[in-house]
Amino acid sequence: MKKLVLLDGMAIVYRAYYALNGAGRKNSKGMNTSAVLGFTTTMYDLMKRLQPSHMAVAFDLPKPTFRHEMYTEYKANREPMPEPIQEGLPYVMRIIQAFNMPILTCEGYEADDVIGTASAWAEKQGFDEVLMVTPDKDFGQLVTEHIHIYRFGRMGKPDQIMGIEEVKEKFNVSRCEQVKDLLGLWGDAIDNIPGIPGVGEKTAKKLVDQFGSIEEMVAHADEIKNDKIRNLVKEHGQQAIFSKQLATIVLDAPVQLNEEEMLLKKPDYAALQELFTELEFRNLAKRFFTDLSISDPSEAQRFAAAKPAKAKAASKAKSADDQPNLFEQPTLFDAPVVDTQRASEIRVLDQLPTSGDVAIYVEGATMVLAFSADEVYNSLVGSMPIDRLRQLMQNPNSLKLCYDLKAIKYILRELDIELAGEVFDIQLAHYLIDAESRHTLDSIAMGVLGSEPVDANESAAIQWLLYPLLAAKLSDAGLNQLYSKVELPLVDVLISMEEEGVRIDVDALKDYSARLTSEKLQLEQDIYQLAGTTFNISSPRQLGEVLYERLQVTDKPPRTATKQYSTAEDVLLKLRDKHPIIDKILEYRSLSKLIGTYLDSFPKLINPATKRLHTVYNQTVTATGRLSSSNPNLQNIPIRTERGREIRRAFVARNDDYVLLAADYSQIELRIIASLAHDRHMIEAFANHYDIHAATAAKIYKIPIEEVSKDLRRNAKSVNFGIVYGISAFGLSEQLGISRKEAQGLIEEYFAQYPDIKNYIDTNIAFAHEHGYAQTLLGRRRYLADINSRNGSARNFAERNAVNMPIQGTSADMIKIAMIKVYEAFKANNLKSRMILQVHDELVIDCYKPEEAQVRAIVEEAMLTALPLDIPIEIGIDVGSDWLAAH
DNA sequence: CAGGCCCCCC
DNA sequence: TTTAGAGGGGGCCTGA
Repeated sequence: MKKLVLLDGMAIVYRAYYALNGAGRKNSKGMNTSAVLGFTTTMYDLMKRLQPSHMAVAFDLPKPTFRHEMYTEYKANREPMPEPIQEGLPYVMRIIQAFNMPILTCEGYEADDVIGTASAWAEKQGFDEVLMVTPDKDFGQLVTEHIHIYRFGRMGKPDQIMGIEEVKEKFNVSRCEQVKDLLGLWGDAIDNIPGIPGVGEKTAKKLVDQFGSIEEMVAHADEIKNDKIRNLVKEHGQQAIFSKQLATIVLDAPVQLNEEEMLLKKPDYAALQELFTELEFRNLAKRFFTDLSISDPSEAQRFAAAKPAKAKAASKAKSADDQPNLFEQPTLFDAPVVDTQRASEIRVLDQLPTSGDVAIYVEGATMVLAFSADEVYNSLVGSMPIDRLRQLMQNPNSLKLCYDLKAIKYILRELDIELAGEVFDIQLAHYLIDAESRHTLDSIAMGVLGSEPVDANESAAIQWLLYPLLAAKLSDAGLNQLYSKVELPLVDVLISMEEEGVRIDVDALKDYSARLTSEKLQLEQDIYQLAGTTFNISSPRQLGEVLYERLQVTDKPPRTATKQYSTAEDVLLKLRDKHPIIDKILEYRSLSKLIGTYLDSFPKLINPATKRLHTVYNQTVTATGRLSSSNPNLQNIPIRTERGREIRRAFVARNDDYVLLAADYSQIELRIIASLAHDRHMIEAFANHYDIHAATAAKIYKIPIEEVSKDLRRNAKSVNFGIVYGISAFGLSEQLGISRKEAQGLIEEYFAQYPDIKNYIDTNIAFAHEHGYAQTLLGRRRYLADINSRNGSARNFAERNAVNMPIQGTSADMIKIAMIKVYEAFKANNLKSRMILQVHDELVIDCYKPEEAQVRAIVEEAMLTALPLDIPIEIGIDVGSDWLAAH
């Protein structure tokens, strides 16, 4: 088996450098070794994972290539190579040489062409597999029918090998050459190089199907029927050909290729040892020299060739380790499967049992009741025998299984039926077991049982198969309390809040909308004037073209992850002084957001029957245990800017007999950290009611708290926030507009002053490494699949989650408990007041004025005693006729 | 109608 | 020759 792996050397060096440089890695001589370390590790991992028989690394030469002129026209302003990469390159070369691997270059050609040539050559030499390793997604560079592209995973996604079959499927083409035609047409072939503007994926596909290639298309452009497309092709056809040429890799570059040289040989151990020592790659050296299968690749080759089955099984087990396997029996074959024939047997409804454990499922207007995996009753909701159904549902001694309890309760409520007895909600249970996975019934069934229900009958019936497995898992994971004491009772609370809704002063909204809209129109005109053209300001793409092409506000257009021009706020803020249009655009954006998201949308969403605005609280969306709100989202009503804040004036109390009462936790997440970390200093600061950010600043900067300036307090506040989020020097530096080095200094001083916090963070990360998940005070879990990943950035991401989730999640647990307490107390005391909103650390109550004192006492008690922390909790309570006044 | 981008909140 | 780099959400717009 001959398997050739071709690496694009510079691409990997760059990727490695950017992936690792967050750590700001330096050796004792002050050399930034990120690029070399990342490259070496990548090469080592690839050899281990791909087990190639032959390998080579391609590099560009500094001399201009035949594409050079074409590039410079579009990419005139490339950034210079970062210094650490420049410094590291000689070491990269020495590492490759120490591996006895050929370095392929070709004067006048780029690394891609060398790889293309090598892969075409390898096919003729009878190689069984050729893999091109690339960090990006340039499918256009596929050169033959046989090459495979090895793509590095990003942000937690696994690496993948993409063969021509996947590419053909993705682009829906029969020959891989056509991919280049498509890319040439829609202009993605090489970043920045346009194709034919206005020709999208579908049009391009049609044209290529019709003509076979771009060249044919341009030659016969007159045959295109659609006027618009024909003119576009006539106008920009040459550009498309040009674009395709750029995307086309040379297959016959004059490069020296030698199979014998590419054969993996024993590395020069002495040279490697020396390099590792010099660069201070201690861990890598340890891994490398203790791992015989890789340090002696020829041995590894023999092993792989002799025992392919074993090697395959081993690698499979490894990848299964990476994903938490939450269920023991999710195999497609031995899981019980619903018997469709029997399950869909529909019993006569007047025989509907009036007692017994039952699974409830509602789809559209159809209600299905399953008394076991194969006894199903099915009817339109309206045709259900209501009395029998009521008797069944209200039986306190039977178990009710359901999927999405809140929805079921809404439906039963319409029928004036209460639900009694033990309730098990498949969706809620699954959310607690694995918050981040999908919680549709289909995907739960697929994950747990390995098969999906095909219709509503099976959806009801399958709950009987899911229930024992989910219940056992819930119990094993110690989640029973959280389920039965928090999530389940919360359902009624959310229903009540959703049903109550909130009163909106529609006239106020409309007036405000009219005012802002006229401001917006004026801005629109100003912007067109400044731009010298009209365009859709709300379209990031059009806006990007105006800013970066037409006005050229910067010579280095910022790009998004998908290589579009970025027009994000922080980006534009940095360009403010370049052109007066920028401020206008920011202003326009802000008005547009207020008008579109809030002012004009709320009146449309007001329920005509209740005349109130009803949000939907979702209990199974967030990874940390928080609620989310949608249709509309009432958890993101503006407050920070004066203009935005005005919107809160339109959230008003029920009538003159009511006020809005808002109660919010003060600094709850920091208090939770302080408590969970048992940090003496922070606990003391809270106990003494210090301004916590000022106190932090005083400690970091070692000055008396009275001398803390606004700036220093702001810095400390950002660090405190950073701690909650899982801090990084880069994030902090961006936040504060300081250098990464200064940010690093702040963080270090913080940890020096708060060693218990540092210790708490480390403990959380260590816990996640050991168990594969993070957990809150109450045991709510978040699985972190990448926590032990070899991919550094994915691992870092997981580690930050390991820090953040217990904090954010504990806070979420806490307010959920408080909500239940408030709800129960209101009910027990028969109050008219109602809880109507929750915004993560705040509860809003539509408070009947005569009950205000009682409500205050209830809310205070509920919020303060929800969870026992060894730190004083503080809340702020305010009342007002509207939400703004209640702050 | 999905995905990209952006911007509100905590 | 790269576009990430502090957590959790939702909504709007585009382009097909």
